[in-house]
Amino acid sequence: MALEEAHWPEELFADLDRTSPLPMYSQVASRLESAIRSGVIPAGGRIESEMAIAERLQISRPTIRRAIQDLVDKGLLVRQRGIGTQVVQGQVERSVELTSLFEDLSQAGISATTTLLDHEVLEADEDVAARLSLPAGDPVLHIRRRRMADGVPVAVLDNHLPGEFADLLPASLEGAGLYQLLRSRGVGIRIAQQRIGARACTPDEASLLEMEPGAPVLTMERLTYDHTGRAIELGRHAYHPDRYSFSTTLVAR
Amino acid sequence: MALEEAHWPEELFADLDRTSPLPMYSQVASRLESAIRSGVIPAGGRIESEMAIAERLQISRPTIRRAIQDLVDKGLLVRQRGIGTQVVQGQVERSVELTSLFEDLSQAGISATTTLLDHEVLEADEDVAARLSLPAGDPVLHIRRRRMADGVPVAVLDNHLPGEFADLLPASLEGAGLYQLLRSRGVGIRIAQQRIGARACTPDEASLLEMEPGAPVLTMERLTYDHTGRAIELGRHAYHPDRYSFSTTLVAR
DNA sequence: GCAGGTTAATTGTCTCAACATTATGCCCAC
DNA sequence: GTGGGCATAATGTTGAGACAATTAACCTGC
Repeated sequence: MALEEAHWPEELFADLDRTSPLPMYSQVASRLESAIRSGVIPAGGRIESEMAIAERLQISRPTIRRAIQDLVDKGLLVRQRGIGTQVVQGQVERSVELTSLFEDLSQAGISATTTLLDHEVLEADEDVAARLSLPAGDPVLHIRRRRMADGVPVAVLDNHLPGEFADLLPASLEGAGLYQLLRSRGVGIRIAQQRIGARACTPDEASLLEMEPGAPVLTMERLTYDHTGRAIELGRHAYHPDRYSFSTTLVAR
Repeated sequence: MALEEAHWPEELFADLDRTSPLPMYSQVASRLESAIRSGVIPAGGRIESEMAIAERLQISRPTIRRAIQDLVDKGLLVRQRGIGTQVVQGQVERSVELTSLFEDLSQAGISATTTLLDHEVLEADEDVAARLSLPAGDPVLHIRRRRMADGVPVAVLDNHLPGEFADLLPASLEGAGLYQLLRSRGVGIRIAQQRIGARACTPDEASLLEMEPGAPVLTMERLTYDHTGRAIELGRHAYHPDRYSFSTTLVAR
């Protein structure tokens, strides 16, 4: 075998739990990811074959394949028919997932705080209505916030939500991330379509983000759908580009 | 059933071909996607159950599930245990896939042309070497290009590739996209890690992109891996933000 | 009219199995 | 020494099946 054979430590899969509510494929994927990120399974190396892992764990091959596929989707592994599965060279960053900025920052151990600048119920104009798949004139909640990270302004967030969310309280919006609040009322956040661009900041944004007027901001327009396929949020965000960027991993289909 | 029952035209799956080299799950996914994008399967509507589609097509349920999963991954469908599978409301854009800008533009029917500004073989500095997982000092090909779309400058592209690609000819690089050239020599492009940001353009970029000095550019740094997991390209791109943005779809895991 | 239990529909997970395709390495004949 | 054929290893595709979990609708008793 041209590449280094895997010698995996006994404890790599020691705590797999068939009685866990967490599916087995997810547990296996998680263990493999940890081993890759920690270097236990070296970058550039080949991992054991699907059959070998299935035999080692006494788990079916389709379940192992499902675990490996998750890591392929994350850009950590590549597979080749007839050869095997390899770990990508170098260190792979974690991609942006479907979370709010608040969650991103909290997960990165950064203290995130929010100032609510605007909170009003409006009649949706035609553009907002079209984006949210609502009739024009329907009520929507419009909020505008500034997000700080460790005391430094990072983003200005402008969001429209359908009228059913009009009862989101200002205090709630300052104390938690928007997606947390939505989840806590039973909304399953499933899909977000994003368009990422750049432009010069407005005078208002310059002031809020402590930038020179006309300086570049990174922008992101996002339309989010829930578990029933309904549009639940239209967001237009402006980020200070020295303090925020988007990481993504693309995997060829 | 609360939502509209599917009444699918006979011809939706008329030309599925069991003898095709294209896998059946891919054919089914493709037909469903076309039907969704054309409105034959309406936005917001529910699709037939997995079992119903499997019976209709005399194809196994795992194969149908694989097809549906592809559309879920594209952000077109959402599934709910106990309820069924729904089409997302509104029109879903196609996400950026793992292609070069040249391919993006060509696929959008835009005439893309390239001017090669720099083409040199260098010894990799420590940063480039680290990113490409090469020893410092190893030869790398450095190219810099300006990409025009329909006669208008869109991007300045700065790329480093490992020394084995040093024989890529200037004429080739102007006549075709980088990824086309790589594929034509057997490189399977599989994964790209991207970091998207913004900054002020440099004087040189201002000139090349016909912008005011200091105006915002959209930036993208990309590290691309091939089918063996090796790093094959480090790209640093600057885009005119009025002429280019990134669309992505995030799907909750 | 409402609440609780039951049933049905549907997706989610896992198992087992077979065959296809690709890639590589080995062996043998020339 | 080289080329072609064959075998092996590994992933890719498809099928069949069983059971679990979730959700909604329906029915019954109060």
